[in-house]
Amino acid sequence: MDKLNTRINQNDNYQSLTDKLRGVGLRATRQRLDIGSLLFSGKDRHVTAESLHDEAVASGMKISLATIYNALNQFTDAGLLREVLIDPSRTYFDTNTSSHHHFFNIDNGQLTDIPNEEINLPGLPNLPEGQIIDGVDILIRIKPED
Amino acid sequence: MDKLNTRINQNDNYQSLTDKLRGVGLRATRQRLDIGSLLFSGKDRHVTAESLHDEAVASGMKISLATIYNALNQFTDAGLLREVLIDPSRTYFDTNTSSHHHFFNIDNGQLTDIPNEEINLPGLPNLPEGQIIDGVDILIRIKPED
DNA sequence: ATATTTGTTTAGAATTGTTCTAAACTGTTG
DNA sequence: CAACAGTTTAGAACAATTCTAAACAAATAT
Repeated sequence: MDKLNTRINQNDNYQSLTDKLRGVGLRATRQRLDIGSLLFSGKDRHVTAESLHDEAVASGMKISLATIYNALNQFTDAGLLREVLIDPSRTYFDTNTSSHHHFFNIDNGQLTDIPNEEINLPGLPNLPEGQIIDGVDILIRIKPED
Repeated sequence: MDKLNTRINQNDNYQSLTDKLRGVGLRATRQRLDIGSLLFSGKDRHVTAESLHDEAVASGMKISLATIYNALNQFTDAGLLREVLIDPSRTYFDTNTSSHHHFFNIDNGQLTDIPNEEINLPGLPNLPEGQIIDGVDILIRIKPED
């Protein structure tokens, strides 16, 4: 019962988060810590600005949508998040920044990771002259059978 | 010198295009034929609504942006085009509807096809229970070396 | 051919996702 | 604890796309 820490969120060991943010040159503001507590609580997550904002508000956090956008972009620039291409009309962010790919369920919009050892491109194609790979995105669109 | 056909566009053998449109249940209107002449002139193409509209206007075609959007969506629904995921802020359409993948040059925005035999996923990952594949998108982001 | 029907085009308004602005606020540093 | 620099915010602005409903054109029936 830490009386300085009455936030709804129980994951209030914000120290490591503070370090994480400082480590990438960002101030550990309340809003970034709150967002960080939702994003970096252990399990990998896929969010949009809107979905994260809804979740934050539902958890009783006071934070504007603009701040969510700012934070998601800053976290991405800092390498704490990765942008995932799913849908041209929305930007998805993934807390798993390691090289991996996705299933996208076109029926319900669910996005899930493909365990990295379950997929690989054995022979990469010949690249255009003078070009190198920046990254590879594989999205497998799935749907319910029948 | 066909006096019924004084359009700037020289590619005026619109008969096969007419058939193509009728074949998918769309009326062969002037606008759709004009757009079609730009898209289906032989070589594979990647366009956005905006880029195609600019091109149409530059070719002297009279057509609104809304019509371009309508046509691209209808052509896609009809299987004449394919949507490609490149950039969360823009929708790209590809005239190559066969199974293939892409290089995206993050330096200049250029999108090119990867010849299909140059890439393949040997072992597809295990799908979630009860799900089947709808499609696979592979995007290899490239950039100039050094 | 002509009229009728139904699908299409269009300008402009509306919507949606995202970024910008500038004023108020808050970490951080000295 | 003052001062500075970075951050947050509401709301405006923006960009891509879709919607609306009126004018129009292709197909069909007459």
